[in-house]
Amino acid sequence: MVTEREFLDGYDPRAYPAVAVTVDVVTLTIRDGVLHVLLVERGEQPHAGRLALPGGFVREETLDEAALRELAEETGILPRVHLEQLATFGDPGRDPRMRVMSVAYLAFAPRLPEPTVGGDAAAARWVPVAAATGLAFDHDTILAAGLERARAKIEYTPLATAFVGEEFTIAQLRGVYTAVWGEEPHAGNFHRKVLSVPGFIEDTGATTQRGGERGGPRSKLFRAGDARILHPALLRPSAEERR
Amino acid sequence: MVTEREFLDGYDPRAYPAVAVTVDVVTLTIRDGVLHVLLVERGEQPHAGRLALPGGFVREETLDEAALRELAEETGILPRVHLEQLATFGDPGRDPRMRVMSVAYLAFAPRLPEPTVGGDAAAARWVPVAAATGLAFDHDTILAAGLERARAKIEYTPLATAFVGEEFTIAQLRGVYTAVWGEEPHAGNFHRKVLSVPGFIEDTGATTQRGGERGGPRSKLFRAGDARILHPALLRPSAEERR
DNA sequence: TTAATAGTGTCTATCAGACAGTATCTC
DNA sequence: GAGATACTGTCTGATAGACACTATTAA
Repeated sequence: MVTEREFLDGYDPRAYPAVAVTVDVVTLTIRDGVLHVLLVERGEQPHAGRLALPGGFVREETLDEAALRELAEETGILPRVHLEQLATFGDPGRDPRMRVMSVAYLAFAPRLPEPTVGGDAAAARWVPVAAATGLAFDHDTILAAGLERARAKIEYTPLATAFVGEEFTIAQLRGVYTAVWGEEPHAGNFHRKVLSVPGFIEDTGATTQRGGERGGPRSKLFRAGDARILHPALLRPSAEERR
Repeated sequence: MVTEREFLDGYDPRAYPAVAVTVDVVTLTIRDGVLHVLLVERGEQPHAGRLALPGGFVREETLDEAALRELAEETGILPRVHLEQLATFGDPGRDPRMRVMSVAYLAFAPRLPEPTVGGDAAAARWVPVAAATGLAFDHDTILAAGLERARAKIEYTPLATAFVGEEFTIAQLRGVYTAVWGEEPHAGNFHRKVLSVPGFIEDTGATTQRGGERGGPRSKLFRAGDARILHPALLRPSAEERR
């Protein structure tokens, strides 16, 4: 019987076929009521010049750390960002260089300034998700998975609050659902509903300085509550179409 | 400007640090009303002799194919198995040999015969999930993720039918929910509910040959319907505790 | 004044959960 | 017959969605 120590001493990592592991991040934000994704223009081969999700090779760090690092390199400062693993894509041939496994991450960000250029990205910018097609590698597939995850996740978690600032109005929160789902929840029912879900939002006691651009009363300001799941959930209006 | 062709010709895969990618499969089934997971006793270092999730290195195949292959090697034939990607675990140090990324999969299987011994597994067997602790590597964490996914997934998908045979009674289906959730749904309400969800189950017109072991009428036999999500969902009784 | 918006009241259909009741079967 | 189980009926409280209404504000 070989002991674990003897086994490790005689172990040759090079005996296995080379596989590279990257993280690619689907970063979503809402700008002017429209859902946007952060994309970079690839500065290097392969697919130089095409748009792609920001990402890079994993270093001596955890996968979560790698995703956070890539995101920080592209966007600079990172206030209140939610980051979660999405899925791993590793079909042979998805990268022409070699076998590359991409661990995809999903990030929800409040409105950020224009991204800084960094890493091997020729340029990074926010692109409306409707216009984000024809991406490099299999990033169209990864983006689609991220969008579906986002749409489902704001139903039963309070993560919609990750898209707005520290303090927000219920109308702003409704705007998040409208942008992510692509359909607007009923304003009155939405209002009553989010207030009734325990721990979703908390009243700050303050109101906005002025009403809406085109009239209306000042609205109360809220902050995110401490709930981690929403019960009962806010279901998408199109739920019955999913049969 | 380097063309893609020139770039690829000069590319050296060995320039990157060696990373290995494995798939590990959380295979769940129900035996005598108790949720079991398929485990192997490791025949090789590291962690020789300890229980672990079945898995192995990814070959020249997709990740889904690798998971299916590993599962087939451990269990033999695979009727009606549901298989989905769970998450990827890649912390440095999770494997003492080298950097190993494990792409974890989750499988739901109907009751299967005792697994065949194959691959590098000294022995493969079904273990009640309550007894499946102290696993090799970070497999305790992977198993916990798989269990939580399974508990959530049978709420809003018809995947509970993947645990039973082609034809089943409503009581058998209720047994799946009882085993996975750890608490029994109300029999009468469950009955009415599963029949009311469109596309969940279809009446075959047949009944069981005899009633229950300790009496009761014969029950109707059903088969899985064509719904891919359940609407409305069957929520766990403990939903309000999740706040 | 007009139009827009925040927030509330109310009605209806649906659903979850509790409970009871009947029919059918095994032992 | 006793006990267990399949399946159904019914009631109650909660909820989603539709609609209407009031109050407040910008232009």
